Amino acid sequence: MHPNVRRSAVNRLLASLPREEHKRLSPELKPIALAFGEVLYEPGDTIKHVYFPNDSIVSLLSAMPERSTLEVGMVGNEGMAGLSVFAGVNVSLTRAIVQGAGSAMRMTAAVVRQEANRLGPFHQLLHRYTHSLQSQVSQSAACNRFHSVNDRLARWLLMTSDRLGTDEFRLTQEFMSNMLGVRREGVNQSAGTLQSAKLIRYSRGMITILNRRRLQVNACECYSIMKAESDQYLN
Amino acid sequence: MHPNVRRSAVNRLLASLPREEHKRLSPELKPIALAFGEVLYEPGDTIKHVYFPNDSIVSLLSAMPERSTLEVGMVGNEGMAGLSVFAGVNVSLTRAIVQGAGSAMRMTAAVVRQEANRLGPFHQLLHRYTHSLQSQVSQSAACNRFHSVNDRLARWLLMTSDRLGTDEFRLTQEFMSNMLGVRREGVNQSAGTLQSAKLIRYSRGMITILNRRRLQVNACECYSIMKAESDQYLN
DNA sequence: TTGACTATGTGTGTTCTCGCACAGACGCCC
DNA sequence: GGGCGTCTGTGCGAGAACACACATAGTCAA
Repeated sequence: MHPNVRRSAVNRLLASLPREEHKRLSPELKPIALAFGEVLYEPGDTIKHVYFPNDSIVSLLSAMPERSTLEVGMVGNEGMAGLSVFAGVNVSLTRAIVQGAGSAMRMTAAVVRQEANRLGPFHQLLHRYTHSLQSQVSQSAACNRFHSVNDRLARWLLMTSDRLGTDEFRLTQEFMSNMLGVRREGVNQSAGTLQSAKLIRYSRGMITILNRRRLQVNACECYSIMKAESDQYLN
Repeated sequence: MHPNVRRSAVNRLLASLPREEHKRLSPELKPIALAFGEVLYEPGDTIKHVYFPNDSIVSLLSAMPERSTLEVGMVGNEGMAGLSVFAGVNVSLTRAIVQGAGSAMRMTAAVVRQEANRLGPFHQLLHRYTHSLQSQVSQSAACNRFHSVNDRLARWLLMTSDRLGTDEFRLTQEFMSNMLGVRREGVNQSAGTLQSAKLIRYSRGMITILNRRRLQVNACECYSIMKAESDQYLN
């Protein structure tokens, strides 16, 4: 169970680096505050910086022409936003939006490109994270296809809570509908059900998870699968 | 328009390597025939070889506990199956099944691991392909969420045809239902519509694309988006 | 306190897909 | 050439999510 206050706010990806490597890179890492709703990249944008969230969350959205959006990846302190730079592509194909305000470490794309051409712990770590993100995207693709809005909302709230390190956070139903790729009314229905069951409480953009364990029962197994996968490569 | 016979059957990923690099790697590449339905990896399997399809197709499936399956990635001559090895993970998390029979080049996982620790054109190429596959998975996630079975079937047939290099191929409705993550009856409906419109013809597992251009009109824009993305990094 | 704005709640009818059940139809093999 | 298995066609009721249309209820600031 999470306490209602933020816990240690440090990017676990960076933290898992050997001390030497961390030291080598730290001059390149600048702390930065990310505000809710801030757009880090639009599709087609040139990526200038990559971000290692501490206690913030960056959502990667696939934008469809129909103006519907769907979250394809969630990046918290277990990851990095802007990964395509490492793969040699400076253009973002997703929209990256700050879904949870907080702090992050920032690195220039130029440095990441250098690191792509230098073998070592950091290079290897980004490789592993690439795989981890790929897993997440695949799993959520299947989840979005087969599971109900109810299940997916529960999963999504848990994932958000994990990354923010708190049981209380600001999010409107409208926002969540853009993440889950459903209508606001659909989110309302599911959220109402969860609230009736006293698993969560919400009001005007503030959500509190009341019973984490039972919420997890309501979520599909995708939650545990994704959690296991993203924890695996971190020590 | 494709002729009804196979065209040059060579993996474009490998073909795009500089001559020197290709020469260096060619001792490690063994041709192998892939039979329809052959399973290259099950989820959890240790990956022993990676595959560079020539005129074959490998589908990456996300298997849900409910026994529904969904294709999350399609690998043809523009790619490689078993990419996670390059990221340092030897265990497959998807099921990889031969969706289109044909030939491929095979390389041992051990060699790929070596290449992950050696900078150069091949390393860089796999980086790029990683990004390309990630794009494909993201795009198809959104497509599966928002677009109708009709649209998706058309898209999928086109993608298959592109990779096989022919307008005629063997596939049952049952099989396609597992790829699109819908019921067989759903595929039947959509396929029937396409057949009535004389865009395709099919009978007992043999499908022919009759009018490629008009079929493309029936498919969602995801087709062009994905095609552009996968062609981009190949020269 | 009052109005404006944002967030949430709810109803109705429609569409898409599902689940199930079964009927034809083609191909292959004994 | 008769039978069997696989592949395809179709109908019907159920349910989930859709689009649209409003109603209510907090919040903030003048």
